[in-house]
Amino acid sequence: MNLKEFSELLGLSPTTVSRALGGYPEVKEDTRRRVHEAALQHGYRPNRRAAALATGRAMAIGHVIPISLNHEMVNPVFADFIAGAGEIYAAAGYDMTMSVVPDGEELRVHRQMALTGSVDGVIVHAPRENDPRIPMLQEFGIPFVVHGRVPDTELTYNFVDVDNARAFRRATDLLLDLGHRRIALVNGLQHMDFARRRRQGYLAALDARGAPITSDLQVSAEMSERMGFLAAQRMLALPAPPTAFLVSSLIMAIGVRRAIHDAGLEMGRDISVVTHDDMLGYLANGDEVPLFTATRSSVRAAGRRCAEILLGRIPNPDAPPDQEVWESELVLGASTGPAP
Amino acid sequence: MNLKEFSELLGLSPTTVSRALGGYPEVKEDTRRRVHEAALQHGYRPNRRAAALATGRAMAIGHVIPISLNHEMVNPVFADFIAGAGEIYAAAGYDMTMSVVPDGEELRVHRQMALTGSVDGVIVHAPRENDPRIPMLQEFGIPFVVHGRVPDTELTYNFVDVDNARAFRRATDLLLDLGHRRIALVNGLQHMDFARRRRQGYLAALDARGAPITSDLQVSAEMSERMGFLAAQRMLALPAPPTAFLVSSLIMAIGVRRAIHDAGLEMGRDISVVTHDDMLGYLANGDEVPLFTATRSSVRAAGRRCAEILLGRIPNPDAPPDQEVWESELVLGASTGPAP
DNA sequence: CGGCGCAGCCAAAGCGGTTTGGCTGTCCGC
DNA sequence: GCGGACAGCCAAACCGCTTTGGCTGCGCCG
Repeated sequence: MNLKEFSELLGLSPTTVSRALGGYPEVKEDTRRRVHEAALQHGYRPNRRAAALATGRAMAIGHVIPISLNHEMVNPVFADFIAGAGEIYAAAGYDMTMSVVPDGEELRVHRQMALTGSVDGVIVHAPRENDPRIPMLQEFGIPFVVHGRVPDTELTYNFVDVDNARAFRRATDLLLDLGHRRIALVNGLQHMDFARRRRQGYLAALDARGAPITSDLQVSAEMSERMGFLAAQRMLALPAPPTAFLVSSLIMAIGVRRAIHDAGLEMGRDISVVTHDDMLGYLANGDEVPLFTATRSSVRAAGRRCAEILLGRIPNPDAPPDQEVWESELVLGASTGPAP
Repeated sequence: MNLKEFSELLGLSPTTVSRALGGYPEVKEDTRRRVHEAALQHGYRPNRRAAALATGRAMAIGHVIPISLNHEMVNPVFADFIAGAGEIYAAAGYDMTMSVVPDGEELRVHRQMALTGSVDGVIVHAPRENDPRIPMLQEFGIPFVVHGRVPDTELTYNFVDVDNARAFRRATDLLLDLGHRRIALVNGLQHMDFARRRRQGYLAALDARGAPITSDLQVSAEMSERMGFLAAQRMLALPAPPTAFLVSSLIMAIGVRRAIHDAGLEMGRDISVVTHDDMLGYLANGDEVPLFTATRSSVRAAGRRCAEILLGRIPNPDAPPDQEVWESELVLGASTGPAP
């Protein structure tokens, strides 16, 4: 059933029906009600594609989520981010179009989204050093929000980011305060901006206290349980093993915990662990007492906020950029204690 | 830049340009090359919305992913399923439109997708008992594929499912063979079809061997680490604690493992664990030797297959239904041993 | 040499909405 | 009694593409 048929059914013109449904004031309240009822009864809904074409707005937001080539893995934080953003889109009547693309092909897909007008805006996930997507999107003039930041570029775009450097500096300071000196960093892949910043915070804290900095105690890897396990296992076998781990994600931290157990040690007594916690739904960090001492920031809330900002930009794209750097909480859990 | 402008630029008619780009044979090879080059150079790409309207095909597939009301959690298997499906869509030039909706609102969203013609087909996630989505989609005549099945309905639709009953029956048999009698089931929510079937398999195996069946040893909960932990913790404190756990997801199993450790027991020696493993990218089940003995089936492969089937139905929707029930592997890991 | 077939291009009619710019009729004020 | 304002409806022009159904001109055959 299309608008023409439906309006004939009602004995009205397409114009009036469209306006009645669209909530415009030019139709009598009586007529509007009649139209609404008939729409419900006959199951008429305006065709989205046609409406998109006519209005020039697609009522859709694009997400391009990268999937790592090596291990074919998609970062589990996306699910929660998407859930957050999805809430906002649903409330505003927007769709979310998603592409899952291999690392490195994001540029092409973003370009296509911009060029074909299939979306009104995009979210940039997982920004990297010198990320080419940002200048490209700016050139195309399509609204976008970055989840994270890019180093060494002019910050003329919208973004929501956690203060990763500060979070990991504070976490490192905590471990130093507890007397730890050999503190290991189990980080995400180094070309990711968040990993770089976390490492900066870690190094800055060690440096400020004159604690030793070794490459032995720094690992960058994909954020899987397995990589956390392997990294910790290797480090625990060193002649001078670390007494504390600083880990970039809860899922890696679970791997680290496993390595600690396997080595016959006890987490929180023999070895301390601080992790970043994205507050994923299916991976709560304990109950009242957090399992892990953690720097904590909800990735789902970030998803919500990115979506809000993006939708806000669509009507007026030339407003000054919205930029938010979130402080993460540092919560004390059962995984840290004084250095042995 | 639109088709009209672009074709004027080339001194050709819109028709010819459209055909050249579309790969139709009515244009000279020479002209086609010229058009392609110009398109690349001027960054022209046909507007997807307009193309969708003209062809009647949206070139998009809808996914509606439910998010549990209680704990606001989105099942982590979706990320991997989506990644698999996304591969197929990308190769076929399809988009994926996703809605994240609270439990129970899926019906409304599916209806809207069907009615507004914003997608050419949909994937039904997480089917439940008497799921109203299936008859509704059938009535609307929009192609769809169910990831899973629904009990007690005529199986006249397309689906890809794991043989959950058989997988858990085999797993239970394994534990019984090892001498275990008090075997606990830590399952997903009971209204989910897969959870129901797994329970059936578990009960059938116990029943066949005359092993005791107690409600004390059966839990249905959301599949988070926390719920796995709490369930196992509670059961281990029973007067007659289980000697083995059968768990519905690796993430829950990690919680179970934690509870076992906390109780001062060792997994694989004091307590056995068998889990279902969806083979999520970031949660590999160990290396050469699996960490957990597991029934194993790749949810990502299921995503790929569902997408393939769905795309195949779009050209001929009236073909007999594609139905696949996958056998899952039973892999032996370090988490099982003879009953103490 | 006339006619037919075909390669190669084009004009125009959709697809299903939204929106601009009327048009009618009623009501009110002077 | 007349003019203007306004409520309420409608016709028609888009939006940007695809696709049907020509049209032209050339080559080939009888």
